[in-house]
Amino acid sequence: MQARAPRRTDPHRRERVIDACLDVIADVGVDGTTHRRVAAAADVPLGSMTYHFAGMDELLREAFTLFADQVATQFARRLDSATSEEEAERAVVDIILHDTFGTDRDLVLTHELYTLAARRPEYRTITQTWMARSRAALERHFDPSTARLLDALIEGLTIHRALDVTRPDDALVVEAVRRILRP
Amino acid sequence: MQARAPRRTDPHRRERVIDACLDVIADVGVDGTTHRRVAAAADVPLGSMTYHFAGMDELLREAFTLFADQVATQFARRLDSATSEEEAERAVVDIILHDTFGTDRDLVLTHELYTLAARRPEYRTITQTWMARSRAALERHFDPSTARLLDALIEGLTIHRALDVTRPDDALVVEAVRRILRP
DNA sequence: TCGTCATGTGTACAAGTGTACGCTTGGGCC
DNA sequence: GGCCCAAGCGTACACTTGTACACATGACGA
Repeated sequence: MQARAPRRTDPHRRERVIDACLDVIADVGVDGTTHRRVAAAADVPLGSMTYHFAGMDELLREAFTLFADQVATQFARRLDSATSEEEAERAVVDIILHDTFGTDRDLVLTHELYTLAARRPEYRTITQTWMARSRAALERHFDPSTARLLDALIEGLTIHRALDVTRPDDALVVEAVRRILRP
Repeated sequence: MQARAPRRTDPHRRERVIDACLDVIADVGVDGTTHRRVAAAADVPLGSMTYHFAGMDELLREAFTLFADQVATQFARRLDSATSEEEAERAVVDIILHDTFGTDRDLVLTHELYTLAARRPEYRTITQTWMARSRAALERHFDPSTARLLDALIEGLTIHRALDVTRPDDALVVEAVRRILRP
């Protein structure tokens, strides 16, 4: 059995593979992510993997870069739409409660990225860029220290929400943000 | 049914394997952790792996349970030694800056555990127990809401410290704890 | 029309995996 | 002393993995 008729240059093929890669990571984790699984998810032959990407690392890097970019963009958009400090405060509460990590998928992907970055410094440029963008968005409304602390609080509450059974209730989140903002 | 004295081998063999397993996880991550590598690290034959543990999952579960227990115990001990609210506040700052996640090893292991728990609910009993113990230790000094928020803050700042280049400086941490404690 | 060649694909392969299973071993009992 | 039998081990096996590479294909210039 020899090669089937190749589809001539499909410019979206790379992106399709990257999207599929994120799906696979969310589903089975970075460690379960193999060329074969991604190829199947993207409906692309196995050979395409090594053709389009130098190796697994290149694929992971591009996938996580895309993911971080999407989340950071959504985060910034949500905050930038606020026109007063009260609205910004409400936006932060909303983000913790609903927005940024709205889906399990995003939460899992975030943890996978964090774990990778914790063990392998070469992935930290991705998390650093992400965090810098989040903080910059916050600093359009709050002073740098406050922005920093809000960012940490968002991170911490998000993780608790993911790994604990008892979710922080709405009132507690409102209270937390209030304490940070009005010392 | 009778309890027999261990025959030829070191009675602490299981524990040695579990310790070695944590070392391997810290070194190469959960996904790189194999029976063979753990066996080599523990200086134990490969066959021992399947003899002492039903499978990789059982080994991971026991290893992470041990790890979480150690960290939580250290955390609680640090807080319990405080005899006043001021001391407790200082302890929290110290914990963020130095203690709990003092080593890269602990940080990496924590992320590995979080990632596992995020994707596989059966590991969440470990993180839940850990968090419940941390919170209980905090509640010996602070009211429940404050304890909860401090816990989230510790989590968030710790992660930022791990994944960002710009570490929160000491003054910012002091400020953060102060804001949570004195709304 | 036909040859050329970049693009894209199928497949083979060596390395490495978890686990089952039969064999060795040596302490306790007669 | 000599036997017994479970604790513990070495090994084989079926499988999955990433990657290299030979080769089919069709667009395009001559």
